[in-house]
Amino acid sequence: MKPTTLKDIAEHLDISVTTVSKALKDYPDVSKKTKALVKELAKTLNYKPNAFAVNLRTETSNTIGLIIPEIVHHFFSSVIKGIISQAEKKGYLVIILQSNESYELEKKQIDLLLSKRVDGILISLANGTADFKHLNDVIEQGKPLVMFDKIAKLVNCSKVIIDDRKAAYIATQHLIDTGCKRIAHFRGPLLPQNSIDRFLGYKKALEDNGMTYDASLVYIFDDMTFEVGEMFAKKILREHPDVDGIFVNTDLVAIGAITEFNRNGVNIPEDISIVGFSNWFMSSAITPSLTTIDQPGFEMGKMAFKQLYKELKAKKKKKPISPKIIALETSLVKRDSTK
Amino acid sequence: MKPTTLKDIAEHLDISVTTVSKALKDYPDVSKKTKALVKELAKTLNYKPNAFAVNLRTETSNTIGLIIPEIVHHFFSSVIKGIISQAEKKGYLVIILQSNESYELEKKQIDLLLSKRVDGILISLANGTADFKHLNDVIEQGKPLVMFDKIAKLVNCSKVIIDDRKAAYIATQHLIDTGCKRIAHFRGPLLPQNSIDRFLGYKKALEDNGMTYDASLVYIFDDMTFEVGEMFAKKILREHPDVDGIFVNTDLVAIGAITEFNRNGVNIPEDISIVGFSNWFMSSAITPSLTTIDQPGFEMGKMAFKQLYKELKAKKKKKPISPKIIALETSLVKRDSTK
DNA sequence: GATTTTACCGAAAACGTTTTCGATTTTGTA
DNA sequence: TACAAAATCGAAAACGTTTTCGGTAAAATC
Repeated sequence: MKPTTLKDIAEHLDISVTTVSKALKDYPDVSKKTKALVKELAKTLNYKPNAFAVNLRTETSNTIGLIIPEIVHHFFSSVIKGIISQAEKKGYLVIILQSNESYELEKKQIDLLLSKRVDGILISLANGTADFKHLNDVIEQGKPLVMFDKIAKLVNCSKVIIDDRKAAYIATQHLIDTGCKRIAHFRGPLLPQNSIDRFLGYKKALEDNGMTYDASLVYIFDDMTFEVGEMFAKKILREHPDVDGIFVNTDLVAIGAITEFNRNGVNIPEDISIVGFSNWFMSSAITPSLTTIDQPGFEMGKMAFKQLYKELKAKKKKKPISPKIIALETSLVKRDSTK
Repeated sequence: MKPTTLKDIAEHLDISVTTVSKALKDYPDVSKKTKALVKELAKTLNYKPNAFAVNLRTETSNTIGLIIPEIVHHFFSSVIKGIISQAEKKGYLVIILQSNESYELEKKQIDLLLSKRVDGILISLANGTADFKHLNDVIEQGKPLVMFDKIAKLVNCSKVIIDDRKAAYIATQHLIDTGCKRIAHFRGPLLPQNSIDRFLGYKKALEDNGMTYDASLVYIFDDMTFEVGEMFAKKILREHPDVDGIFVNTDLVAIGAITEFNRNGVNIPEDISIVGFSNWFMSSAITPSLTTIDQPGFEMGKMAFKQLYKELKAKKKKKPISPKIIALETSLVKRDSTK
C-alpha cells in the first residue's frame, strides 16, 4: 500500500491540501475545529510526511555527514557515540563514512556528502591529508563544517580538540617528576596535528627541565598497533638500554610495549616507566595498569555536534558563523606503570 | 551561490531540460553531439544532481538504516565497518542509530528510519527486545530487512548469524578434551538468542561427554564488562574451588576473569582453563593469551549488506524476496589459556 | 518525388510538500 | 443596516528531477 499523503487527508475531509499542511503545522489561520479533524485523521491514517518532498521543498534534510579515519577504534567509536547521542536529541540523523586514513577517499566522501546535500559535516582528518581544498570547498558552499581531534589549523572552521601539547607536557613532566632521567617517545605519523603537538609537548617538557632532547629517542610509527608497540619495545631494549621512561602517543601501542617488556623481564615501573595516551579502558586492565592521559572521546563527539548544531541554526537565521576553537580538558590518570 | 541545475545547463545550451536529463543518463534518443555538449558543460559547471529531487521522483534514496545495540564495542564496530565498506562499493550511504540495548529506543528508531524512507534496514536486536511488531511493520511495508548477530528467529526476514550453539559446543569440547572435569559457564543475558544458543551448546557438550550439567556453575550477567569478569572470577574461587575450566560468553569478560585470576595466583591453564568468545584482538595480547572462538564481525557486516542489497535489487525488479539464513563459519583459536 | 523509417528533441505531468497571496466568510462596530 | 476588521480557507507556484508520449526533421527506401 502507498503511504498516506496530504492529498489523501484532504480528500477524506473535503478540504484543500494547503489547509491540511497548515493544520498539521499549527498555522494560525486554520480553525481549531479543522486542526483537530486533520490531526486526528492523520493519526488514524498513520500519516508520515514524505521526507523527500520536505527535503526538496525546504532544502534541508536534518542529516549530517561524519567522516572518520577508522571506526574500529575505541576512541573514535566513543566519539561517534557522542555525536549520535546528541544528534538524536536534536532530530538529526548521521551518515558515517570511513576514510581509512586515505586522503583520496576522504576527498571523494566529502564530494559524496555534498552531492547528497547533507546539512553539515563533521570530520576527523586522515593522517595523509595535507591539502585542504576539499574542506574549503565545503565552507565556500556555505555548509557548516566542524573538525575534531585530527584537525587542520589552516582551515577556517570550528574545531573541537584537546590541548595535545599541554597533555603531552604533563605526561612527560610526570615521568620526570617520578625520577626518569632518559625519556623516549613513541610518536605517531608525521602529518597529523595531534601527533606533532604531542611530540612538541614532550620536547618542551624535556627542555624546561634542563634535559637534552635526543632525536634518536623518538620512534615514529605510521600504524598505531599493538604489534608496533611490541616491536618498539624490543628495539629500545636493544638500541637504548639506558632509557628509563617512555611517553607513548597512544595506549594501544603502550600496551603492546608493556606486554613485550613483561616478556623480557623488564620491571615496570622500576626499570622503565611508561605513560600512555587516551585512557582506553584496557589500560586499567593490563598488568601493570597504565598511567595515561584521559582523552574524552564521548565528550568530544558531543561538543562537535553541539557546535555544528549551533552553526546549522545560525545559518537558518542567515546569521554569520564565526568559527570557534573548543579545547576539552584532559587529565593525567596515575596508575602502576609509573612510580 | 546556488548549485547548478538541469535548467541552468538547458538554458546555456538553449535546449530543453528533458534533453539535458536524458543526455546525462545516456538515453539512446539523444545525439552524440548534444550528449558531449551537455556532459562537458555539466562538468565545467560542476553539476551534481539534486538528491532530494531524485529521491522524490524515484522514491529511493540509496540510503539504508543500521540499528545496533552499542557502537563502542569491538565486535559491533567491526560489523559496522564491514557494512559501510560494502555499502560504499554499491553507492549506498548508511545511517547509524544506536539502541543502547533498549527495546523502546529501538522501536522509535525503526519508526524514524521508516519516516525518513530509507531503502532498507539492517538491525542487530537489543537484548530486551521480545516483541517484534515493529520489525514486522518494516516487512509489511515491503522494506527489505536483514537481521544479524542478535536476531529473532520468529521474524520472517533474512538473517546473518554464526552457529553459536555449534561454536559453544566446540569450545566446551576443547575444554573437555584438554582434561577439564568441572566446567563453568559465564553467560550473557537471558533473552538474546545467541546467549541462549551458546548456553545450549555448552550444555550439550557436557551431556554428550557424560558430564552432569550443574546449574550452579552457570553465572548470568546482564552487562558484558571487564568488571563482571573480575567479579565472577572472585565468586567462582569462593563458591566452586573445584572448577577447572570456564567457557565464557565473551572475550571481554574472560579477560576480566583472567586478570583477577592472575591477581590471586591462580595458574592458567594449569589450575583453571578458560575459553572465550569473539577473538577480540586483546585476547592475543593478554597474558596468558586467550583461547577463543573467532567470530567474524567484518565478514558478518559484509554479508548482511550483501543480502540486503540483493533484496533491494529484487524489489526494484518487482521480484519476490525469499528470506535467507546465512550462517558464517567460526573457528577455535587455541592459545595459552587452555592446555 | 513520394513515402516510410529512423533519429532526435521537447512539452507536460508527476513526485509531495511548503508558502505566498488573494478571496471569501464571519464577526464586530458604528 | 452598513461597513470595517478578523478569521478562515484555497489556488497556484515552486523545489529539480524523471519519463512518457507525441512531434518534427532528416535519412533511407521505393
